[in-house]
Amino acid sequence: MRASGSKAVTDLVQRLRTAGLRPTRQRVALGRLLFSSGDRHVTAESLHLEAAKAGAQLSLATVYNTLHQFTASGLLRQVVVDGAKTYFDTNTGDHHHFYAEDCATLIDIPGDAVVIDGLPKAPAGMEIERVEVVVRLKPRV
Amino acid sequence: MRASGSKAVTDLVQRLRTAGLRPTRQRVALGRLLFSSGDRHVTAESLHLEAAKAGAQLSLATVYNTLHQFTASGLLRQVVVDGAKTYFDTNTGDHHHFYAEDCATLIDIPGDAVVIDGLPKAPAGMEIERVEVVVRLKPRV
DNA sequence: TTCCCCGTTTAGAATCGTTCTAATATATTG
DNA sequence: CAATATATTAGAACGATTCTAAACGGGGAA
Repeated sequence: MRASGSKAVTDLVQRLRTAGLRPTRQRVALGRLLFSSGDRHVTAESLHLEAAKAGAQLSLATVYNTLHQFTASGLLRQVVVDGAKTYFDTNTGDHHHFYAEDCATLIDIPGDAVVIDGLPKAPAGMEIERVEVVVRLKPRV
Repeated sequence: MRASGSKAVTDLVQRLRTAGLRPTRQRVALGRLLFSSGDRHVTAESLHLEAAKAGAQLSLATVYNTLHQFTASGLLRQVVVDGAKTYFDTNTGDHHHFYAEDCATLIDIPGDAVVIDGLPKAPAGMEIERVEVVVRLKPRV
């Protein structure tokens, strides 16, 4: 096993290529952080910090670029729960979120668990792109 | 009927007093714009512009202050659908939203129409504050 | 009415997350 | 290896929002 080329990495490189993205050092580093453990929620800032701690040195601009490119390629999804920061979710499947404002934490809710009934149909000329449920949490008193 | 004191205005002044807010010229002006027609969705910017057009001159900082005070007093609710701007909704009851990203428009969905089933219970130590559904719309092709 | 106190407003500066710019570096192709 | 297109970068720019400190004004007391 070569030090620089585990199966996970070659898979990731393949995913990037398939998405039309050159597997640069920076994109591979971020991809490893994002995709090698289970589902994750990150912000540009948090990922940048994490990358720095892991020894990768890349600019914050690159983190932003990469997160957007990954999102455009369907590798990530953007989650809007807070006006101040943008979250990115490695789980791109159908699901929803708990959001604990007081600790700025997102928790996935599997999509197949939740049934939503009685939604009106979209206004004329529009169609539904996605239905997002955010369950806001507060500390129990 | 006095020129400066319709019933709507005295009601508004009363609402502000009850909320512990002095009925200043600026708060009354914004309150009239917000509460005299039906349910509304505004941003600080849009309300500031509207106030200016209506002849009230107040600073953008005051609009921000007032929106936050009204929200803290339960006269308004904040709606998070877009990372860039914060929306405020005069409908503080239980309801949800359509959001048309391409024209930055919010449309209310009555709360009693929608039934959500199968939500997991809140994580330990947390409780559910509110369940928000956002239905994202795109123009039909 | 007049005075005073304290909450409110204000202009402008500051802050924060994010995006842009234009110069440099790097991946890929031939 | 050279050529070319794409990616990265530091730092400036940006837009929404918040902060600051000084001026203002509501409303109770005298």
